[in-house]
Amino acid sequence: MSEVDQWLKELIRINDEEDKMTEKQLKIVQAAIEIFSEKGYAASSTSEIAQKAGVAEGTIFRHYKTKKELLLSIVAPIMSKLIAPFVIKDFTKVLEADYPKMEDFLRVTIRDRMTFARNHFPVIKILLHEIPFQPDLQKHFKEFIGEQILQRMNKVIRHFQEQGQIIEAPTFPIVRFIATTVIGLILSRFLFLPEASWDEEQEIETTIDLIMHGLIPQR
Amino acid sequence: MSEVDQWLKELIRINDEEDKMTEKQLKIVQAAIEIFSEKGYAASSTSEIAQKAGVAEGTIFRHYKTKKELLLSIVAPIMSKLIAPFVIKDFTKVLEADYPKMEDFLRVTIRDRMTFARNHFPVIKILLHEIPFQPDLQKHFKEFIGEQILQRMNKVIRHFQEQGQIIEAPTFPIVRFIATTVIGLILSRFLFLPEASWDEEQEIETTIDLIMHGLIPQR
Amino acid sequence: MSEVDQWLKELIRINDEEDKMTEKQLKIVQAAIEIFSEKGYAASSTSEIAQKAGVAEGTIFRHYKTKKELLLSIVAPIMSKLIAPFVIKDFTKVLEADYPKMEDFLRVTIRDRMTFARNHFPVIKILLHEIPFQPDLQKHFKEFIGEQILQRMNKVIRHFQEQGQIIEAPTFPIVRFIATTVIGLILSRFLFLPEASWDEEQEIETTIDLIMHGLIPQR
Amino acid sequence: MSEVDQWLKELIRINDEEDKMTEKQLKIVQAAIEIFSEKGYAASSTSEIAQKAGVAEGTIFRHYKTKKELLLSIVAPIMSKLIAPFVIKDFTKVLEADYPKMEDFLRVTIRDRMTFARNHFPVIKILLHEIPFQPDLQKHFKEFIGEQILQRMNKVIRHFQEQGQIIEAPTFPIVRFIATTVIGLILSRFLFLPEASWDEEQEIETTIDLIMHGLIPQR
DNA sequence: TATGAATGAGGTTTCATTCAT
DNA sequence: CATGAATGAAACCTCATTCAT
Repeated sequence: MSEVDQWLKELIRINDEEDKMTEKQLKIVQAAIEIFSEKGYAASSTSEIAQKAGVAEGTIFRHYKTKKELLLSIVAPIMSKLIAPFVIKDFTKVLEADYPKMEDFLRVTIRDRMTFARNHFPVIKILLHEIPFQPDLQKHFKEFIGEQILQRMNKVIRHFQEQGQIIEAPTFPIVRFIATTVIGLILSRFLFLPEASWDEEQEIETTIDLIMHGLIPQR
Repeated sequence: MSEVDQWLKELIRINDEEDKMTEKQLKIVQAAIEIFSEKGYAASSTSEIAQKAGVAEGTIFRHYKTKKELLLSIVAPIMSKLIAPFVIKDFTKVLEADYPKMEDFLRVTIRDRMTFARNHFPVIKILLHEIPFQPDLQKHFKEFIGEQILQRMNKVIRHFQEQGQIIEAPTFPIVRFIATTVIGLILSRFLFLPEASWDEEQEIETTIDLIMHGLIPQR
Repeated sequence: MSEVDQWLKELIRINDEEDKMTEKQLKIVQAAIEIFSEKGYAASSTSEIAQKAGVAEGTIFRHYKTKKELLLSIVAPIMSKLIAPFVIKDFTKVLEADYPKMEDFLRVTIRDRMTFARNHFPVIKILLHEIPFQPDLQKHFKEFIGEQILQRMNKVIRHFQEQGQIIEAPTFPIVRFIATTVIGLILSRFLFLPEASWDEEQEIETTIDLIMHGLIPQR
Repeated sequence: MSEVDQWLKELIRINDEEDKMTEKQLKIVQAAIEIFSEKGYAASSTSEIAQKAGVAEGTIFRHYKTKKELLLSIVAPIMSKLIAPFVIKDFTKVLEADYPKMEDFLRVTIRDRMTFARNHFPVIKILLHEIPFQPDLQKHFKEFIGEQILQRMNKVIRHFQEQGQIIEAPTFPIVRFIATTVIGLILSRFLFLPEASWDEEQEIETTIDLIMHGLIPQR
């Protein structure tokens, strides 16, 4: 069991049961999220975190053996939540029951993930930045996302292909196409242009339209 | 003139005329690119760069006053090259003459930027990672890319809209849609799944198809 | 409030309540005084100070943010003490009561400042050497000494002039004459010829005589 | 023969025959004087000197083996000039012929040394600051000044004592008294209060008066 | 003679981590 | 649990000096 696996288990627990944290520990985590997401993990110092958390320097190391452990405690739990909506047992049934049309599935998924991003953006930003440099995290992310999400998305695509709702083409480029468009929308909203005035509903509908019909006008 | 503006001017010159670099300076830049892209700027040490470059540590600081200046000397010039193909004088004429159909424009652009990415990927990776943390770079990037690319792309979109080739919709979401799809393709190719076996031409065609027609099957 | 002003306040406090220093901090200050006064501030290295203090180099920077702050913490408090004897509320009354004759005033002052110099010579030496190079210190010194000492000395001179004890002449050259003679005596004693055998009492009396009667024999 | 002795010989020659210096060497010396006197020897960098002199970094070391040699080349020659007026063969005869009264001797000496100080103040400032930290310089200064000046001054004092012009007292305190008063005047003029408006002639006369008659009014 | 790239030792400062209280 | 003084390795950077050109 890899380092991260352990952490994921332990730390998801810790994080989900945030009540079990002492007040100081919570302050530390909050301060760390803020500082990591502002300056990047490597450029953040534990002493600055301690200061912002209103805690002695040593206190951080009471709760987290190393600075990296603190990072993982913040970043690892978000990974499971990131894919949560796809990890439900009988996905196909849900599809049939709840999303008769591909558009419906897209609409619900985009809204849901956008809300998630809104609530957790700093942590997501940290995750995005640290994945390339933390091999543990990287490996885990690939297995986790790659296995879980891709499989589910493949199922979704094939489901709607079988229904004749969408084109018959290899699933991988289709998944990539949908994923990058949706992720592009979310990052534009919260990372690139957070200050712009957004009509989110409108943007979501337009994006769904483009995914479904492309640029060429329908006769 | 901001810090980065100066840098852009000076360093593009330096970089374009790489002959004016001493041999050691070139080694330093190469080593820095490699290490920065592997570990991130903040986690890279000048001593490691010196070692990999086969140079004394002091030599780095003879050529670059600070570590950050070294970073900028690497990253700033790439920005102008990134948008180079869009910065040609009479863009509309080029469009009319060379790209009768939107697909043609997309095909050429994607191929060109993919070649560019292949040649400069480590530096692009560094740029992507450091933009959020270097306000100078950030501001410059926004002005540079925002002004230049968005304007040109707006023109392109309106050009093909006027011709009736593509749908009448606000340009911003259309640009975003195209951009994220194309960038998504490129990052998938070189960042996320560089090890996979890619039939690039095929992927490009599929992506263009998806952009143009979306997921819904044509009658 | 200038840098030094802050320092003066804070550091006098710290220095006066030396008990609030940790043992190691005291060692650092002692080592720094010794080394600064032997080699000069700029030529002293923090690593040498740490070594002599028997402390890790990092420890110095836990207590003093910079090397210069360490210098100021040593040198600033001495300035207020340097002028302490002149800064008493009702100076004229003291003069009338305690020093009926100018000679008495000189004798007491010289003895007192000589004792002070004996106790603090290394720090005074550091101060003398760094004033020309630390503008903060310089400015402060001028205001402090210039305002305080010159004013008081002017009062003293005028007091004895009114009593007819000393000549009617502009006070500034008189103050300068007395000051340089006294300072010359003290520096000769502790800086230029510390190794010579001194009959201090005798030298003080001779100096007072010269100040009062000059070189020309009294009829 | 000590390091400094060699230097004194060689460098006085070089310095006196400044024509034998190349233009660049002269620029170096001028720049060094300026920078050393502003920031102190230890805090000045050879590269800054080279820059201000408009010379390549290496050029300094063509002319001076080390930075310290550059310092000595500047500072050593001033020492012989400092005492020049006292080093004439038949001093007593000069006294008898030219200075019938002690006041005359003082007046001429003060004026002469003041002119000298005006012309060479930066170098004198460097000398003052470096003497305590350059044992070579220190030793030399002591022998030089101590032997030469003290001897001559003793002669002077005894000469005027024999004539009954000044009091019978040990010569050492008298010399000290005169020296510190004169040096005090000169340093006040050029070091402590260079910006004040000075009536030099007036100040000189007052100072001579004070040296001769002290503070007590003459009946 | 003059240059300036290169060096490497050493400078100040930061930082994650430990540990006695 | 919490503290914060202490650590020492390592970070970035400076500098006097050398040497090929």
